[in-house]
Amino acid sequence: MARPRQFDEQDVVARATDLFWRRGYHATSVRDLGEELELTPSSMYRTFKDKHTLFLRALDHYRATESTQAEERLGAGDRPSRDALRDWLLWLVTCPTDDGAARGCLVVNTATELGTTDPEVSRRTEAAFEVTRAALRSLLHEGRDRGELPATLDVDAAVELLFTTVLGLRVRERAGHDLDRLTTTVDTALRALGA
Amino acid sequence: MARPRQFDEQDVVARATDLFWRRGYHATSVRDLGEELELTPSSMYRTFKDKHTLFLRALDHYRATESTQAEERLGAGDRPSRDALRDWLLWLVTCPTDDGAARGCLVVNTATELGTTDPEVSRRTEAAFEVTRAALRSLLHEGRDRGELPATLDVDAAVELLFTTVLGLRVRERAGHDLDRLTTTVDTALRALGA
DNA sequence: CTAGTATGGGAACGATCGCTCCACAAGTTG
DNA sequence: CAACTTGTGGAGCGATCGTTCCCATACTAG
Repeated sequence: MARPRQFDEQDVVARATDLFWRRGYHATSVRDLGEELELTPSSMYRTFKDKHTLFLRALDHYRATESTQAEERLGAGDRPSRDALRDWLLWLVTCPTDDGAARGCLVVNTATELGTTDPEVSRRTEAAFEVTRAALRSLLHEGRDRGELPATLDVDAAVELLFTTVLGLRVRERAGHDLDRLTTTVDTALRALGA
Repeated sequence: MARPRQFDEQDVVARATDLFWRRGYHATSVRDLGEELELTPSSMYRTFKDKHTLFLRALDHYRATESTQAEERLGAGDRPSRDALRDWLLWLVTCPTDDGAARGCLVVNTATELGTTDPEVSRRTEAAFEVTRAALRSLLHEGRDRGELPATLDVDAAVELLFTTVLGLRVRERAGHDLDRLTTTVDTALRALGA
């Protein structure tokens, strides 16, 4: 209808996500965002309303990319479920360190930074958490049904422990803990699953 | 030598700790601190140099009180080590919710908010983490030596898993997850310890 | 009581915060 | 081409940021 945009909205959201991921919500200013996204304030505010809304978009983008990718990696497989789980856990702890900076998981960082103070944020972090748990649950069920995991395994309980371990791993990765110890943790968690 | 202070430094640090704990570093302004601590800027800056240094004091205070209390609770006991561990884990997840607000653990919140960007902060969070691990390690050794835990238990590996689980529990508590599920997690973690 | 010294109160500094506004640019529509 | 619509650039809004400075205050030492 009129003048076309000079930027790709998805790309801009992706870069905003990256910045929020590395620095957190409060430590990221709109000017930082403007520079990183090569966007003037007017374009940014016209497109995204305000910083808070852009942050929600970033959370949604993260869920749609990183989280979804994680779920796919976990689900994909005719491999033994234990191997799939191990690869997935190690990937969680290894992958995000592509630029050398330890940034953990945006959802975990956000949940701890903002706590329960922001309902719109909380809804999104909880939704992301629930997706992870569901993926773990289905993998464990599958593994148990295929006889790769003990028939006596209490899946729901195991999911809680695994999920909690994942959060802990994310924190440790953000804190820069070395990979060897995180790998030990992963293997110990897996051993705890089997009899 | 001169005019005496109208405030107790320890008390002020304690209240600053509380505020940083609830809101995080970046979201807590000097003016917020001034109100909460009933301290004018001049007194605050004269006493603590600047916001960052006050925050380091808060971290140290947290380690000297909350963390130390936690370590004592874990160590204290002629009770079976498994019971001691269970009580401790549940206390970690229950206690901090005294004013209704879920605030998690200051060390975990700080580690995820600031990552590895601030060396002075990182040193303190890592030290706090290491104290927790050491306490867990000695408890597990004791339990194994007393025959309450399997003689085959790989203590170091178990410490990694338990420690990671603790971090995950702290995140979940901050995120407002309900106590029942956290309790399930604790019990599952303990079951994973024994054979 | 006087001199000396550290503190408390609070105005205000420059910088930055999130955000708005408006003139101009760049397209579409007739 | 003119009329219209939407996007861009950037100055700049009021508020707040972390911090400093000055002065009256309240204490100790002699």
